[in-house]
Amino acid sequence: MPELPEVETIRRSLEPHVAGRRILAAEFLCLRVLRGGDPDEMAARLAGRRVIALRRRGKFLLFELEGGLILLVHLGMTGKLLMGAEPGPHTHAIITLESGALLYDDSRQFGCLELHDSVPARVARLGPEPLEVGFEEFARGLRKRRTRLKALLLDQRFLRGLGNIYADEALFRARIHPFAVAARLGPERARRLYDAIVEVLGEAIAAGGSSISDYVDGNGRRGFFQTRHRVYQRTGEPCVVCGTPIRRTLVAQRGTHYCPRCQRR
DNA sequence: ATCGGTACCTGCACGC
DNA sequence: TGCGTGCAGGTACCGA
Repeated sequence: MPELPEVETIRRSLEPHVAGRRILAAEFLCLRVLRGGDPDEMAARLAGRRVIALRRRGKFLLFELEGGLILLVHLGMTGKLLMGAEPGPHTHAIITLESGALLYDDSRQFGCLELHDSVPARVARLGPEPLEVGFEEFARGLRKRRTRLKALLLDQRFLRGLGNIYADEALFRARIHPFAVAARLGPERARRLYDAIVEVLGEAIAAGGSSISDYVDGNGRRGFFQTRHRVYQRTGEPCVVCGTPIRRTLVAQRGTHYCPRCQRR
């Protein structure tokens, strides 16, 4: 489900409910999403602790807690954090704060909740934030990689936060074929790609993210950027620029949508 | 060291 | 109605 714009929307929607609030209790109902963490120990360490801040790094959310602890949350494909909702069959954690109950729901269980004493390696080794990186650093990163651009945009060590939707949408806006080799992009196309990424992420955040099937923010509100997708899941529909039917192919086993006319090899 | 392919899970849409 | 298939916003791990 959630890529950078969705996770940022969730962060903004939750921040007023959690920042500065104390955790009264925590309950963990699913071992899988804890990735080896001990549910009772996590609950004991969380209870009574105040949340200092809620930050985002790429697609990760970090609840920064008193005493330097970090509750790390990744939403995987179907993870949701919901304030004041009723628990359902896929509710795997209930964190009760002074301000109400925060639920973690995740039907596919690809997400995770972990408690760390410091920023874990998985987060530390992420690439730069796409809305903060400068063009020169972005272009240097491109030159080092001989892989296809679509695969590179999904690689969180290159940039953190892009996923399948925004990789396809950025490549379309930059008019670059998803199979193009990163290291062979000239400065002009590299610039177009950089600008397209910044533009599409900014518009998506402003729209509250893309609700394809079930994404909602922390207050249960849907985003509406899905109505502005130009290629993602528009296979066979006319390109908004030239009318050519949008094509679907596979890159690194991920569905990849592009206009064969606007995005030449 | 870098790549692509596979596995992990559930739910849904589709064709028969 | 029910069953099989393929697909879905994610990452980690494996072997080449």
